[in-house]
Amino acid sequence: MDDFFHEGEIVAVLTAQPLDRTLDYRAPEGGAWLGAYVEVPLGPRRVLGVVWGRGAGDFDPAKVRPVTRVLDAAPMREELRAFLEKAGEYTLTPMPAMLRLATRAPGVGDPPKARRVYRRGEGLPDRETDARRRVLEVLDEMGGLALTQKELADAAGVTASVIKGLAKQGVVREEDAPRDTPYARLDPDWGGKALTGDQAAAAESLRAGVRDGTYGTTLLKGVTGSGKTEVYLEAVAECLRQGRQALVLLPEIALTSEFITRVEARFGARPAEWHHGVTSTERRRVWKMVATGGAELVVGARSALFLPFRNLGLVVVDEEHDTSYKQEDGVLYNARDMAVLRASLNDARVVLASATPSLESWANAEAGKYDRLTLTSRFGAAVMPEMRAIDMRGEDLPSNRWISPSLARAIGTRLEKGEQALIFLNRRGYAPVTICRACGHQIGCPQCDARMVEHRFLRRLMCHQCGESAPIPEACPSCEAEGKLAAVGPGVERMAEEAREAFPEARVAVLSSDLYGSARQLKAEIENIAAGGADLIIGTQLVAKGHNFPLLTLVGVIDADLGLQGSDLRAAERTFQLMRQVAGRAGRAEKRGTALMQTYQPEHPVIRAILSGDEEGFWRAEAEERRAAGVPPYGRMAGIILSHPDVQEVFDLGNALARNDAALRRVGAQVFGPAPAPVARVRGRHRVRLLVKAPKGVGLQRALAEWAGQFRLRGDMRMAIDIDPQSFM
DNA sequence: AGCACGCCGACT
DNA sequence: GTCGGCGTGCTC
Repeated sequence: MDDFFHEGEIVAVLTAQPLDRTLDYRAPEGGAWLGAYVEVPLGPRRVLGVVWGRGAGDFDPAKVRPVTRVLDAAPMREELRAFLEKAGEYTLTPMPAMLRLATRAPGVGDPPKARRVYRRGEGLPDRETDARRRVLEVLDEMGGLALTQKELADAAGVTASVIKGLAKQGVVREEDAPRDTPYARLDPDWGGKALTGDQAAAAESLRAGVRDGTYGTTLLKGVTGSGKTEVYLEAVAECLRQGRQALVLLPEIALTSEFITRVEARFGARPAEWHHGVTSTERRRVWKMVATGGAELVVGARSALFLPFRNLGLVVVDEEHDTSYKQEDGVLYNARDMAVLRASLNDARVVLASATPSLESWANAEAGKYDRLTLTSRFGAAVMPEMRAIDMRGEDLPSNRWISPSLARAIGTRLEKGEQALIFLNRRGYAPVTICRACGHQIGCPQCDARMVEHRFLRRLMCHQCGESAPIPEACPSCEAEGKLAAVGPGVERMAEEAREAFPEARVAVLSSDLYGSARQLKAEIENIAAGGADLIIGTQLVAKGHNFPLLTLVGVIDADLGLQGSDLRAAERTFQLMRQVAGRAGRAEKRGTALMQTYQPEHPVIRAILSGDEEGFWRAEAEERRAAGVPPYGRMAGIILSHPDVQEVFDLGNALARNDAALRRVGAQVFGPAPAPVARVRGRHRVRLLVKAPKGVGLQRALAEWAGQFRLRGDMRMAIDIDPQSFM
């Protein structure tokens, strides 16, 4: 038995402090298991750690301090420790940062205790006041869920006395709830829907994989409305029958509540939920219940991958192509790849679901590494929309207008018939550029180098990179000419203005993430629109993310060329996915939909592939280009971002790194740069980027570590290494 | 990450 | 003389 340490034995403890190695401690009274969560003294502080193995014993034995206490939590299993180490090795992330990902629940070691909670009771208060109404509104929105006094008071913006008053009358019920209780059991046979032919076949194939009890990844491809969710929920059901846990990752918090409703309909109870929007008490409960088996299914964001599952049997990555699976700050990992890694260490299955898979997953399926299941038929009589390009070179359009006459006619026809139309533009705000007509000056962000975007709705200029905002100035900040500032280019708010002018009778709704204060408000607006609360919808990327609008029969894409420009290698892929997703909005119900794309380059291969619906053709052509260029998935890439308040300092270090590249050349890798990073300045820090390109199959991480380790980072210099960067700009 | 140590510039 | 700036190094 190598995994128990008796009192006084020297153990290695990994802490979440950035120490880059474990520290030796003495096992406490009662001993400690390998993987035990412990509290250890570190200098004057006490910190959380995990027993990582036998101590190295190379530290002065007189100075070795004992573990303060072993926390009341199941020890971290071998599988999770291995996952953290491998994921850390792959992403070149120090172990403490990896451990932090796995301990992101507050009070992990605290003993369970009861808490007082409040929920909606009977009747109405004797006197209606604003404060009382808000309390009841909050409770009604929670749908029967209980809140603590503080949560309720904060959410309603009232003091505790208002709640106490309502409790006295019984309008609000006060009860003691035990902490960290198991989640309700899910019944795999509760509400299964009848599946169509290819859905049933795909579901059976996934079920067989789960029953097999070995690792395997399946790419589940299906157009919007083809029933992907129903199919992979059958895999979840089989996983539950096997007594194992399942995890469903979603790219957006906004999608979770709709998804949870579907889970409830399928399994008769709500699953555990994990994302930044979940209260800390609930996160603690999820963390503990996942570890003890009191949670069978977790629905959540990418960080749920680091939960201490007791017996993980299935991971579903929904909308696997979504770029938000790639974490872009802190620990840089891609949740899709990490899901595959964790599953492989657990003899678990992975389902990657998407209507428009990433090229990486497509290539893995082509290479036979992943199984592939394709769903073709749609529900009911609906068919794929008719897709056409509007050649903007032939349209008569004033320079400050964006809806072409052809598109306007098509919209008009739909509106007359009482159907919904959607105008898609992937630019938030009113106008992307504010320019001075007197001197040509463009208003930039004072904090970083991005341009300020006008938000007329808020009457402010905002920076979409760093969030800086300022009132719209009267005079040009450069030449001081007054009244000469002009909004240039289209944003959704401006599209809404143009649409209201063109269709004064139509009810126009704007769907943009920054117009709503909370995910709940946004969800309410989406539901309202889906139910017919608007005739004409103006939307950003948000609409491409899986929301369902049954009355919608026309999608107009304002600028289908947007994503095709620039030096971003993934631009073509993203444009393709986006167009297919947006087009998938049109005509989900019985009526055949139409998607119209305004483009100045209708002969571009990407536009043509989208219009012809030849997906395989698109992927093959795109794969060929990537193979020829030696870039992912046919080569390896890494980005290195250096940042410092002083421009000269960053470029000096960048140049020094570029010159001293022997470690990289040894493995056949090349360095490009340094160049200003895509966002060249963030909150007063100048950022410089180097790119490393390497052949597939070489020890890139080891070479990168050796290369980057040559220089000690002095002062305020920071370096981040991004393996498999999303954008190579 | 914190926190102490320590080595140089302007003060009561 | 000494207060305090933050660069450097340590934490078992």
